[in-house]
Amino acid sequence: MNASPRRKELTRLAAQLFVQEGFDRTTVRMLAQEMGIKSGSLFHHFKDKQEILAAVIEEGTQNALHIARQTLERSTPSPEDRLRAMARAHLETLFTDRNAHVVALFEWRRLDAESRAHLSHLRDAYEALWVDVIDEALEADLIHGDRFLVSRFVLGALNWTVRWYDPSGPRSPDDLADELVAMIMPQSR
Amino acid sequence: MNASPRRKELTRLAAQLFVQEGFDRTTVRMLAQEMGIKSGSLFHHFKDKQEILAAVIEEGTQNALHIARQTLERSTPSPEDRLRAMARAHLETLFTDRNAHVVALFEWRRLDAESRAHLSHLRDAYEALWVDVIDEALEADLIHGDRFLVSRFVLGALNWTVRWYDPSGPRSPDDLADELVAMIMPQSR
DNA sequence: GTCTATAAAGGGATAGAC
DNA sequence: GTCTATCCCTTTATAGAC
Repeated sequence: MNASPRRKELTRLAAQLFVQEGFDRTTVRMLAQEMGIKSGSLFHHFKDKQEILAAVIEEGTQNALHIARQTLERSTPSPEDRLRAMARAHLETLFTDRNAHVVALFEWRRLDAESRAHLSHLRDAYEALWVDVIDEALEADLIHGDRFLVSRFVLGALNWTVRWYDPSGPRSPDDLADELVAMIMPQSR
Repeated sequence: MNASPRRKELTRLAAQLFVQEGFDRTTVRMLAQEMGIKSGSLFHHFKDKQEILAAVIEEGTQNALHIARQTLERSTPSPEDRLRAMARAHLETLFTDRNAHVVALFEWRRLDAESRAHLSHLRDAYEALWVDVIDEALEADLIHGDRFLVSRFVLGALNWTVRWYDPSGPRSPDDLADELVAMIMPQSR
């Protein structure tokens, strides 16, 4: 994909608006204003509004995937550490310059069929990393249950933080991640 | 609130469409068609589109609250049983012909400030039931951690099921609830 | 309580000049 | 690459007849 610095910057601004207003309520005029251009000029950079959403979601998922892979490379082999590191990385992509990953999670259904088909591979790759880490914890007998169910419950708990967690409050995202891991892995206390 | 049987039925139909399409993409024409009337007639029943959303969300939250209270009344005093029962009840309101609760969770931010202020008390009452049940489990030493964090993680995991769980699949909502409880309460296996 | 007709506003997108 | 101007369509909501 074309990822000129300019386009990346525009995508970043779009992500911010999509989080604030939601995709459907964000107009091309609002996007253009945020980018400091007129609405007509926007279509020089993107074919249509859908393409902006796809660009944001691709960016958000690539970023989450990249950070997760880096995290796993750098982690110790301890399944407990790896799980904690993945949870921290997930919240980091949600709350530290958060916007694109949030859009990827909460505006997924607004994608047209074509983009969804293309991007679902990326999302699957991200989820696969999680299932691997959960698997390691299962094999080490640190947790119990179905690998897919556990993965989805954990990701659900993490994703839902977007609805209630205030990152400017007293608790850090890392604290949050650690508390979640402790919840499903009580012997780690 | 005016809750004639007719209005309740229209609200139910609206909830279904809001789940399928999202509030923003559901037009008054779609709503009217689903209700078997013309779009102009819709405004005899509701002041505007916002009021339809507020009605759906009120219905959904009242329903969840009602079922949760009933569940707790009928439950044994065992903290483990009560937690499991609450999780089952939550998924029941999400997946058993009860679109309104899904709308309440996922379209909350589309409410105008006035409705949000009014309805947030209802939502708080529902969450308070959860915090109580979590508290009982904490006191019984069945789980550990911060009462609010644990409540929100559990609710997040449950709410997120809407994104991936297929109720027509082999697993029942009750199975799901039990698996989640087992995840945070391993000694219950 | 429902209809038809339509007002008023705002939406995405395009054309062509610069 | 950006502008102005504008097309064309859909949206929510209203008015008044039945």
